[in-house]
This record gives sequence, structure tokens and C-alpha cells, in this order.
Amino acid sequence: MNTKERKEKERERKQRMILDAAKNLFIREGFDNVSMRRIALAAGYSPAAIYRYFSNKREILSHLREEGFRAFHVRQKQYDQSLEPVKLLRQAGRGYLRFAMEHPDDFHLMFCTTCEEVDLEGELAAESLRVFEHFRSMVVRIVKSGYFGDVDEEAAVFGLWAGVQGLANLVTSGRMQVLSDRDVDELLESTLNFLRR
Amino acid sequence: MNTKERKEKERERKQRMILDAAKNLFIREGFDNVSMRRIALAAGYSPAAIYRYFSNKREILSHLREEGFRAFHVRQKQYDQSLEPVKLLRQAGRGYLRFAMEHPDDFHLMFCTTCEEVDLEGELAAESLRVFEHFRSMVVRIVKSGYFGDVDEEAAVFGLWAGVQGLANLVTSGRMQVLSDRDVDELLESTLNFLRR
Amino acid sequence: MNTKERKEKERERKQRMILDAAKNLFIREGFDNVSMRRIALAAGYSPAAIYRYFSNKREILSHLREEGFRAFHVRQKQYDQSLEPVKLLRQAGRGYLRFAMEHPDDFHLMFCTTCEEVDLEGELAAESLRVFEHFRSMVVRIVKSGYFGDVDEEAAVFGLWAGVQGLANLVTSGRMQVLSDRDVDELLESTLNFLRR
Amino acid sequence: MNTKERKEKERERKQRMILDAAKNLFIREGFDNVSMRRIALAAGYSPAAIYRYFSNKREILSHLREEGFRAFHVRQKQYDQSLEPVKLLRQAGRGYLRFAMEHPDDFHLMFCTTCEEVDLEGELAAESLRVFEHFRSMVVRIVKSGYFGDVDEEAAVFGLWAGVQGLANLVTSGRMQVLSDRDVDELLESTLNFLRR
DNA sequence: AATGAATGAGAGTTCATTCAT
DNA sequence: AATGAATGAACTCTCATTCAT
Repeated sequence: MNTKERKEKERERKQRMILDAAKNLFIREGFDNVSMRRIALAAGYSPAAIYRYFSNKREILSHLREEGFRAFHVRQKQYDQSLEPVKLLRQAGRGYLRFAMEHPDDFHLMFCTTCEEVDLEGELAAESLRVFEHFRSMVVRIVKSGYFGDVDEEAAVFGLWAGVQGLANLVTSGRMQVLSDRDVDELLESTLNFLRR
Repeated sequence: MNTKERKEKERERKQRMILDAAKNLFIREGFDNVSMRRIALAAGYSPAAIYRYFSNKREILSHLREEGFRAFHVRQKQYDQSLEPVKLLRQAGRGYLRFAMEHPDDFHLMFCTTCEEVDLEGELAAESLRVFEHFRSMVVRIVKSGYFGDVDEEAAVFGLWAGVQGLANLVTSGRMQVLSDRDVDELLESTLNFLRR
Repeated sequence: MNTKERKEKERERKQRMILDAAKNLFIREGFDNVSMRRIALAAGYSPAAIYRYFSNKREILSHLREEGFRAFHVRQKQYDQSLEPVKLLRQAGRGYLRFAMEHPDDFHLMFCTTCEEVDLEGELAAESLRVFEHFRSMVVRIVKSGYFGDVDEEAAVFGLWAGVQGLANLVTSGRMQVLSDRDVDELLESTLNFLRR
Repeated sequence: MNTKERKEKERERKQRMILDAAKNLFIREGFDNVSMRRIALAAGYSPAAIYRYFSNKREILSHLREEGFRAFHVRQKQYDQSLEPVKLLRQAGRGYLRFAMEHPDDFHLMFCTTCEEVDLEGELAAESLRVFEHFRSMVVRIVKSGYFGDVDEEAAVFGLWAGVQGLANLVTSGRMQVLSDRDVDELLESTLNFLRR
């Protein structure tokens, strides 16, 4: 029905308001320093009302992270066409940096918010796992191609992940800085060279 | 008096125990997930006793950060002799990375612990400010030397700070990675080149 | 009207479903451990819908108790024909025990559910009061007959009530125990003798 | 030290006050209808202070129950001398009823307070288990003596427990009634006969 | 110097209940 | 007639902190 659809829309709109309020607060003050009461207040609700939309505080964070990962994944899949491994890695790295630059808040929530609080199992972590799996399979392919020489797969996955994270941190820690495409490429290239040493 | 001295020593020894216990806990579990009770327990005191040495929880964190910055500053001043700006920057960058590698815990506390909790004014932030001032003055010198071309001083200071931070994060986020001196130098060089673009 | 009647039927049918769901939950989990939400869920309604049939949670319990007392009363009145007091008491006692055996759930709700929650005044307690009055008048008759010797009426009423309660508890606390008619009679007889001491 | 002893005494005195306040409230209003706030208030403390003496609400109930069982057990062991099984059972039954009569509040807490809330494992349930074991071993002895004919041990234990409970309920449900020793004996005798049928 | 006792404030969460639709 | 949305009040429990001893 039209009414049913409208209700669904309405519900999503309100979820959105809560998520936005929470995101804003989490980023500015940190997960632990934000209470449900304050999220509710900021979203224009009573504390209890929040629980109609999210079953607890952690779930709000999970939702936000998941949203970030979903957006991230969409972008990363765009680069999937290339079959040449190194080219693919370059593309993925570029995508990673761009995402960090264009969505610094999501990035912060996805990677910097204290992780103990987040449920890494369960439906809401699915997207983040998918992202990591996507990354892993890509790296494995490259390792198998011999590009990094004789290196342990696990080590390569971890090392590259850390490196890419570091790069992105480098970008987001100075948030106002806007880097041109060429800048990103150069930065990426020099890092890849370094990691390949 | 001798007694007075001995008392002072004793006091410092006990402060030390508290700081060590707190540092350990903060790093492993995060500032917010550590209660005063647990710090006290780990240090072998009652919760109330802590307050004879630190006026509140935040102050303990501030002390730890300050200690980190002090150690950092000592190291950075070693590189001060050189008068040639670029060489100085290279040295400073190297020192920065080395410090992050050798003292990842301090580094984490100094730069990654949620900052809202820390009093950035007041005596206990002095050392961190001094570190930043030291860095700033160094960069300003280099900018004036024309090394970075025609660039805004403020932008250069901020950009380099962010870059160096990012590099250190890159290093500490994959903690098991041990980089050789040559690695550090290479990494630094490529980044400096990038920042100079 | 026919429609009116049908509506009334429908209303009662729905009340019934709620009462059944609540009864089931109350007995298995205790009044306080059952929320309106769960009653509604079990009855196939939304929490709010319940309030069209019962004005609050306590009233549901009152209804259930009242139903129990009504059924109980019906049975007790069957034994009313006898005019000989002692025979009457024996019959009533037998009826009491049988009821406790055959409807342990109702019995539990009527006598064991925490009473603070139940409104002892008001319309819904009428039946339970009527039961008690019925019992009282019966005992008074017996006392007047001299069967118990020279005893205070009030004391006799209370003592017998307590005794009968205890007997029924004895029966229901070991629910699997099925007592034959002869067992019940014997049990009753020995207790009556005791109470008559 | 004397001070240490005195402190211990003081601590126990305060625990006592909390236990008494809680016991009073639990009995009058039921476990679920009493909040920690109210216990605290009644004991003259702030809500948080209670937690220095008991780690949660359930533990307060466990303590109270355990106290009851301890007192009960002490009494039951007095009857242990007799070696003749049936005599022993009679003594134990007498002790049971006396206890229920003399300590109706403890009795209510021990047997009538909703059990879901109580931890049946752990140190605080030890005494109640001991009481039950004591009872069980006594019944088993009697069954083995052939007194009840050819009966399943388990059934006998359960049946007698239920019966004794019922008797005690009978006594406590009319609390003001004071029964003489002879009354108790008679009551007991007729019940034993009944159970033996 | 150190502590046990105590507390006010506030955390996340649940509940019975109301009301516009 | 029924519901989804919303709330105020209450819950248990934890925390940083104070203070008399």
C-alpha cells in the first residue's frame, strides 16, 4: 500500500536522524563519552524512543560503521574490472585514499572508533568482513603473481593493510587538505615502492 | 633535609607505580574502560590513595602524555645542532619515526588517546606545546629558506605535522614490523618528496 | 441486535485469548516477570490493544483470580443442599481439595500469587469475597450447632480457612500426586479431627 | 588488633541493618516489588552504599535464605541422635513445624519467595542444599527400613517433602495461631498415617 | 600516609501506559 | 478495532570522587 510505503519511509527518516545525531556526537566526543540520553536529546527523542529503532547503543555504532563499509565497498568494486594484479592494487589503493579524503567522518568511525564495543560477528559486521575479504583476495592474487617476490601471504595482507591504513590516516589527520589525483597517485606509488623494498 | 629528600623520593616512587599501572591499563583497554578502582588495584593502593598523588583521572593521563612528550623532546633536541634546514628536517623526521617505533605505547597515549579528556591548557600540557613549538620553529626556518617554494607558513607547519603523524601511524599500526635504519630513511625521503611536490 | 450480540461474542473471544495467554505466562514465570509486551505477543496483539480489554496489568490478574473464584463458587454451592452442618463442612472440604487438585493453576493464581498487586476492593474482588462469605456463613452455622464446642466464631472461621488452605497447598505443592476419592476423604477426616481437637 | 575486630563488628552490624531492612520489605511486598533504592533508604544508606556490602540484589536474598537455612539446620541436627528411623522422622517433622511456627518470616523467605531469582549454585546456597541432603538421607533410611512398604526412594523423598511443606504452610498461613506441642504431634501423626496409607 | 565508608550523578535499559492515527 | 510511536518513571548497577579516621 501507499500508506505502508510512506510509513516505511518515515521510519527510515527517523532512523536516519538518530544515526546522524549519534554519528555527529561519536565523532566529536568519542563513543564512550556519548550517552543514549544525549543521542536521544540531539535527535529530538526521549531516551526510550531510541530503542524502537536500535536495540542498544552498540548497534547504533555498528550501523554507522556498516554504512561506511557499504559505501566503501561499492566504490572498491568499481575497480574490480582490471585483471592485472598490480594495476588492480594501485586502483584499490587510490580508491581507499579517495574514500578517506572524501568521507573523513565515516573513515574515522570505521577504523578509529574503539573496537571493543563493536560486535564483529553478526549481520551488521557482514559488510566490513566482505571489504576485508575483498582486500585479502586481491593481495593474495598479487602475491601469487610474484610481484612482491617470495613473501608469506598472511604477512603481505597484513602489511599492506597497515600501510594503506597509515596512508589514509596521513590524509585524514589533516582533514582540510585536499589532494589532487596526481598527488594521491604519487603518494601511493612511493608507498608501494617502499612496501615492495 | 635528608628526610625530606627521602620523602620526596618515596613520593615519586609511588607516583611511578600508579603511572605505570595506569599506562598499562590505558593502552590495553582504553581510557574510558579503565576505572580508578582498577588503577588503584593494579598499583596496590586503595582508590582514595590515588588522589594523594593525582587530583583526578584525567590528570593521570595528562602526566603520562607529558612524560611521553618530554622523552620525545629530549630526543628531538639532539638533532638541533645542524643549521642546514633540510638536513634538520630529515633528522627530525627520522627521530620522530624512531620514537614511534621504539616507544609505540607512549606514542599511542600521546597522539591517539581520545583528546577530549585531556586538558590542553594548564601546566601539564606545557611539554607537548613545547614540542609543537619546536617543530613549528623548525618548519618556519625551512619555509623561509625557500625549500618548499612559495608556501604559507601555517600550511607548511600543519601539512608536515600531519604527514609525519601519518607516517608514524603507518609504522605503529603494524607494530611487529621492524624497520631498519635504511627503511626509515627511504620511507622518509619518499614522503618528504611527496610533501614537497 | 444480532450485530450487537455478535460483537459482544467477538469481544469476549478476544478477552479470552488475552486471559489465556496471561494465565499461562503468570503461572509459568510469575506476575512480575511477565511484561505486557509479552502477554500481547502471546495473544497475538500489540501491547496497546490489550488496553481496550483491560485497563491495566493488575486487572488482568484480578480477572483471572475472579474467574477461578467463580468456578470455585459454582462448585461449592452444589454442596449447599445439606442442612446438617458437619456433613456440609465435609462436603465443602472435599470440594475444596478436589478443586485444588483438578485446577492447580487456577488455585495457584487465586491463593499464591503475590497479593499486593491485587485490588481487594472493587468489583473484581466480589466473587472472592462471596466465596469467603459463603465459607464464613457455613462455619458460623457449624459453630452455632456446637460441633466445635465453645469456640469463638471468628477464630473458628480463620482456623478452618487456614487449615483448608494448608491442605490444598499440601495437595498442589506435589502436583503429580493423584489422590483417589478415598484418599481425599481420609485426609480430610484426619484434619477435621485435628482441627476439632 | 582491637581496632580491626571493632571494624569487623561494625561492618557486620551494618550488613545486619541492610539485611533486616531487606527482609522486612521482601516479606511485606515481595522480592520484585522492592527496589535497591528502597532497601537503601530503609537501611539509612544511599543506593550505592549497599553495594559495599552485597554485590547485588539477588545476593541479599540469598544471604537471607541462607541464614534461615542455617538456623533451620542447627535445629534439625539436634534430632539426629535417634537411630530408630520412624522416631527420627517424627522428630524431624516436629522440628520442621516448630521452625515454621517460630520463624514464619524466615520460613516464607526460604520456601515461598520466587526462586528464579536465587542462585542455587555457589557458596550461598550451600546450607539449603545441606538441609535437603539431610532430609533426603533420613527418608532414604526410613524407606530402607521398610516402614513405607515397597516404595520408590525418590518418590518417598519428594512426597514427604511436599507433605511436610504443606503442613508447615498450614501452620504459617494462619500465623497468629500458636499450636501446643501436643497439637503439633497429633497433626504430624495423622499426616504420617495419611502419607503411609 | 592511607583507607574504608559513603555518596551524587549518571550510565544503559525496560516497563506500563497513552495517544494520534 | 488496532497499532506504531512515544514517553516518564523506574530499574540495577558503576563511577569518580570526598572525607572522617
